[in-house]
Amino acid sequence: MSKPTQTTRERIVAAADELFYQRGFEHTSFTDIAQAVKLSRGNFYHHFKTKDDILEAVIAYRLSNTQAMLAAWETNSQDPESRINHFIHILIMNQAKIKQFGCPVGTLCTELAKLNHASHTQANAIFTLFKDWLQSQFIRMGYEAKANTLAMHLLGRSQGIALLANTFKDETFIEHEVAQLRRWLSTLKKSAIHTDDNTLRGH
Amino acid sequence: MSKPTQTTRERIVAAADELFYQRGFEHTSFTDIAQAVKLSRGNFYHHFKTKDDILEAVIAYRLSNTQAMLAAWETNSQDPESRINHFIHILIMNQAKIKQFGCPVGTLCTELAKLNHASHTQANAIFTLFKDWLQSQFIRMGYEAKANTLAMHLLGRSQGIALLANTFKDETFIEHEVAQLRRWLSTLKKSAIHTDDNTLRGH
DNA sequence: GTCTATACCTGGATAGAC
DNA sequence: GTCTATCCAGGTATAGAC
Repeated sequence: MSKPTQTTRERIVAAADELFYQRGFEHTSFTDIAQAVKLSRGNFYHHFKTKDDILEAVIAYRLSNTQAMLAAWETNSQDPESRINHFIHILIMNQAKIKQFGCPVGTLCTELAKLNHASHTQANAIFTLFKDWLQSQFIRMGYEAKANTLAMHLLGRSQGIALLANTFKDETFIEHEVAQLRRWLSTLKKSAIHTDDNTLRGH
Repeated sequence: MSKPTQTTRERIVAAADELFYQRGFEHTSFTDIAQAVKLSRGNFYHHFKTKDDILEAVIAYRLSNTQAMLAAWETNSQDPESRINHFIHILIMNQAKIKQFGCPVGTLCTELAKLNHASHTQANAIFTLFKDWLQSQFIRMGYEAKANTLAMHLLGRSQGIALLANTFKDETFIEHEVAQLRRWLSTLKKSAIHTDDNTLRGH
């Protein structure tokens, strides 16, 4: 039960995670991953039977990572508005990487969608994790009825920002848009009680 | 100089255009295109020396297509607001395709960015075509100073919408967001004179 | 211009020695 | 658990007949 510093399997997953992000899933070969972990290609199959198995492991890895991140935001911030601001702040924190490689979730999902890959559904689950979390924050802000719509809207906005920042290699665009998102959020906060129908009628 | 109904080369480009959209560039093989056009693989190289050549031709094809589309919107509509609404309406018109394959421009640019492909710059030009056109419409609406920012914003919004609609296979999301974009645009129209700094000071 | 045949390489995957 | 050697499929690209 005790976890060693890092098993070979974990090192493989971490390396594949990075490479899939930087080069895309299909464009990353066994050789690439093997070199990154300094293993022979043959040895590889001792840990993962197929390339799809690696993909699944990487997705599971990302799922648990984001779950941990969301949980941390939940405990470290008190009000829902500042929690949502944590989400928005990823765009700033990862500015340089987003400019270079886009959003890890968005780019993986679009690639798997094109490939018609079986793991597409699992990859979507990462998005859903964010969506559900955002939704619960909007509910706590008083937007019972609109929470889902608002969460999807915010998710879409951030995806659009990441995509354009990546293709145009433009970091200042991110900053402009993030400032706008923050304003949008604070406006929401002020008018929370007036906007949502169900919260007014329901209770 | 006279153009026959459709040359073999044109048929290849049109088929590649579709396949690159549906399956992605890298995931589309010569065999795939050859089958679509009902040609032997060998014959192919008489028309295009490398796969990258086909990509260039496809991008050029898309560039001229969107140029024609933008020109048509320009002549068919009088006021800039309804022209911009034409742009927004693509999301509705291509709803089904976007749900299945995403935005053809956005998905190609993200793929080429990951591949670090030389044609990435050319693919971006399609985006720039839209951006410049939108920008000129916003200028005519009275937003001299903000026109570029507004154009990028709208472009980003529509990309985010297309991306989420694609991964979540959700068409109603498109409708909700498009309605919201229309409201955003009409608000812009009303407050045009009050919002932009330069237009007030400059003239 | 179109075909068949074929060369060449890369990538995923297996077998078996250590 | 790690290695080397090897197989096989599919992909790009070429040569040359028709």
